[in-house]
Formats: sequence, structure tokens, C-alpha cells
Amino acid sequence: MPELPEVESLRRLLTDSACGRTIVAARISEPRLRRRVAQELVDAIVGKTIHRIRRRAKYLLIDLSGNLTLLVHLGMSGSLTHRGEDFRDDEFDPVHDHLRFALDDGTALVYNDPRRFGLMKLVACGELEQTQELAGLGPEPLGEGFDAEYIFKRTRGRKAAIKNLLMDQRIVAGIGNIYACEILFAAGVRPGRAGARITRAEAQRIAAFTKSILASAIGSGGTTFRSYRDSRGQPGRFVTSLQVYGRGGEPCLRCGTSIKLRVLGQRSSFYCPACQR
DNA sequence: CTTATGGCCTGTCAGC
DNA sequence: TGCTGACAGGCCATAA
Repeated sequence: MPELPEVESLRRLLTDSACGRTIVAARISEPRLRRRVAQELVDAIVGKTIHRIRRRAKYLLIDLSGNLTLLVHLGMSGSLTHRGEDFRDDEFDPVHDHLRFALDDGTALVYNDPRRFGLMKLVACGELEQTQELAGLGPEPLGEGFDAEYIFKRTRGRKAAIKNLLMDQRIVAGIGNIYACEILFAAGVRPGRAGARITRAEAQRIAAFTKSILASAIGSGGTTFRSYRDSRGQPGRFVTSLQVYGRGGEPCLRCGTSIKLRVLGQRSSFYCPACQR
């Protein structure tokens, strides 16, 4: 369940540990992901240097020499770990390690994804904005384009639940189930409320809490609820800050009312029926 | 344009 | 103890 804060934390760690390194070998051990990973992909990146690592929504954009960008999405259960010089080949998980990239300093990047919802795709720099995965994404929630006015405008005429709209990557990019629940709790808005019924004041709170919660989660290295691990294999620490997610039946930390669990669009939504209206 | 639904995929866990 | 079925959920395709 890597969402924006987890991917951003990963980006920062990998920027420190892997930028400037050259990929000296690459190997596919399990090509089946959301789409099959082609041998041409690994052939093309061998010999390339990692110049910069960017993030867009939940995608990691690894800029390589040769005007290539490696697009990585962690799906549900993906992880990209940076193994030290002392790794041994038998440490690799033959079932769930999909790709391994050996770097010129003797370290290795390993992509692991048990549920295979992830994605790895090589794109020419010039085609990045038109590529299917990135075209049509909404604004970054931590950027200028996302504010109360934008939320208010985009929710007019929408019958869908506000939580589903927050998770719609075409409206705003990078928010998933965990942070949508947390943002709406902080804003005092029930997840099932129709978008059209969000007031200007609520849009203001949603915008403000989206920014503060995501920023705070990035500062904590993201959230590990079940399986997420960063590039060092460490879990995120924001889980201790969660107010409602995963707390169905437990008392609200603000008022003591029992947290409710309701399924919206086949996704679990947690909220406090007293604090959220 | 919006909304609803199902499929992908497998580790984990509750319940029998 | 071992089996079964439900669940987790980001993203995409399809249909109405």
C-alpha cells in the first residue's frame, strides 16, 4: 500500500544512496508484473547511469543516461531495496524478487513484489508526459495546483463519495486508502458524503489537512500497515500517528466514540461517526 | 462526461 | 492441525 509519502520517502533514500551509480548488470528473475517485463528493458538499461530520481503521484521516475526514464510503480506490495556490498546471491527471493540491478559500487537494487500489482516501464524522456501512466494525472497534492478552490470546483456535480474522489488519481495524484481516511477524519468530513455536498469551509480543511498529513507522513518515512518497507528494508513510522485507519471498533482518539468501518467502492473506510459529519 | 463493476494477484488470517 | 474462503487494494478495462 505504498502511497505518496512512502514513494517520496523511498525517492529521498534512493537519491542519497543510488544517484550517480551506473547499472553494470540487470537480470529478470520473474517477469510477471501487472504487465510482463520485457528482456529489452533490462538490455537497454545496462551501462546507464542513474542521474536523478523524481516522483509523480505514486510513480518513481528514475532518470538514466541516454535520455531514458525508468518508471516504477510499487502497486500494493512492491518494494525497491538497495542491498549492500555484502549481499549474497542466495539472499534473493527466487519467487518474489522480480528484477535485480547490479551497480558499479558492488551494491544492488532489488525489486520485490509478491502480489505483482507493480509496474516497471522504460520511457524515452521526450515521451514521458504522453505516456499512458502519467497522462491525465491530477495535480500533486503538495503542489500549488491543489487548494480549497480546486477541490471545491472538482467536487461540484459529483455524486461519488468524497473519499473516492480523493483517491481518484485524475483529480489529485498520490492519495490512497490510508491517507484518504486520515485526511477526512482530520477535516471532520464523513468519507461517504457526496462530493457535491462538500462546503467551501470543508474544502479548505481538506486541502489544508491533505498537505499537513502527507508532509508529516513523509517526515516519518511513510506508513507501514502490513508490508511496506523502504529501500533499507525498514518500515515507515507514521503508523503510530494513524487516527482512524485500521482502528474499526476502537475508541476515537478525540472523543471516545467507537470508530466505524464502512465499505465504499469495495474499499474499507474508517471514520468517527461523532467527529465526522 | 459520470458512475458502477469486475479482474488482476497472493500472503495472511479467521473460522471450522 | 489443516483446510477453505474472505480480505487486502492500486489500477485498468468495460459497460451503461
